[in-house]
Amino acid sequence: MPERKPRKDAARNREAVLAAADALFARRESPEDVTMADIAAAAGVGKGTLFRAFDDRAGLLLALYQKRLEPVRYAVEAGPPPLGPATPPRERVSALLDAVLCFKLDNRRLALALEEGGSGSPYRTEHYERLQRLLRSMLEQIPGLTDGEFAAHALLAATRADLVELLAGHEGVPRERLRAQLADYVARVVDAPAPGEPAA
Amino acid sequence: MPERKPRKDAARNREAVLAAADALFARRESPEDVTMADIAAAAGVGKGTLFRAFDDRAGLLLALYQKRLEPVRYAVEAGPPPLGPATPPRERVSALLDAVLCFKLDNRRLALALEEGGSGSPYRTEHYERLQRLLRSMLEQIPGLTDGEFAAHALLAATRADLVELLAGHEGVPRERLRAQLADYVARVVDAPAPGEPAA
DNA sequence: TACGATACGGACCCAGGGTCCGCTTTGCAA
DNA sequence: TTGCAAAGCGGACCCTGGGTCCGTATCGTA
Repeated sequence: MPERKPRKDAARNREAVLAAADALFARRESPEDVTMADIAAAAGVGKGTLFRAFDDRAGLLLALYQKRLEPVRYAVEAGPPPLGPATPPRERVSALLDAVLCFKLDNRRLALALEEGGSGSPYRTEHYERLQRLLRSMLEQIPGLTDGEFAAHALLAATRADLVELLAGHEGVPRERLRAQLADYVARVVDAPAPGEPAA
Repeated sequence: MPERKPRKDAARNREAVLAAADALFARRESPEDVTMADIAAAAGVGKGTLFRAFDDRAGLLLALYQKRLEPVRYAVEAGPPPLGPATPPRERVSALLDAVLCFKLDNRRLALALEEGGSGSPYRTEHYERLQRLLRSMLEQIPGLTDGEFAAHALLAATRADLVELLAGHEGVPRERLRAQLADYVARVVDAPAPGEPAA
């Protein structure tokens, strides 16, 4: 095992930083005015500590995101229907996208911070790739859907953090309405006839 | 008229900056390593000049983008079918999204720079709002499509610059294939039956 | 040609991410 | 218990890059 267990003060500080960052992102308007120094100060820790634990800003954001995501991920990988693996593809696609949307609604600032500030593209990240692959494999089990690869990307794009922020935040669309809109949209994509044979 | 005509050296410099920036964004791998100082140097101009002409980085990016967009915009607002206003809604939706995709393919780095680095959300920009409104109004003329507002956002999200960059750039999907994928996807959304009445 | 208005340019400023290194804490072992 | 590496700490420090300032040069009009 190449991993050695960290010293307990290190572990405690790591948690403190995570908690402080979480609180700050929830409190402040825009993620970009939460500075690394702020987080360090709020956690009662030096900047060095913070960078040693998470490498860089993107690393911290990612760690926070993954921590928040853990329960959802578990529900998807091993939970009961409609999110869990025992669900038929059609319903699971809807449930999955709804879960993603809800997650972003519940973690707006954080998701925003990660998708803008994260090192380069939000697409080159472990959890996006996993999610996209899962969605893709489910789409490909639905008869009549030709290109699961692209469709998975496109559907996920409809839940991008900044779009959610625009609709839920700036335009004040209520949560349930947004969920209904996404559900309708997903239904259109998933239940559509094969392209090349328009309904008309 | 509140606008006074600029001095001719100012106009010349403005063009030089635009050209230099354009070249730099096309040449360099990532937009974030094109610095303002680089642009100024490449244009043979001082930094002050550059900021006087465009206010800030976002302003320069926006000016460049709009300049590139001008012909497309014209084709949409006053050109012949299938992009122009005389086109029936169903075809025009496809044509519009294809045009957006092609534009982003032809201006990858620039679009990327604008969508990431632009002042805050890429959604709070004049041209996005115009585009989204137009798409929305066309979608609402298509029978059976309930929520044009959300669908317009969601469809445009499928052409986000970083997604295009991932697929066309990093994964090497050829241009025509990507266009076909998007066309299929759009067809699914637009030609789908009303939600609540699945095709099965 | 003279002179006000406009523009130039690069030295300068500053915030914020990331590093460094002398000091402290931890925890194993004698 | 105490000794002593190794691991961790923290905040002064560095550097990049966006944005500003102001003395100087240019424009264009009378």
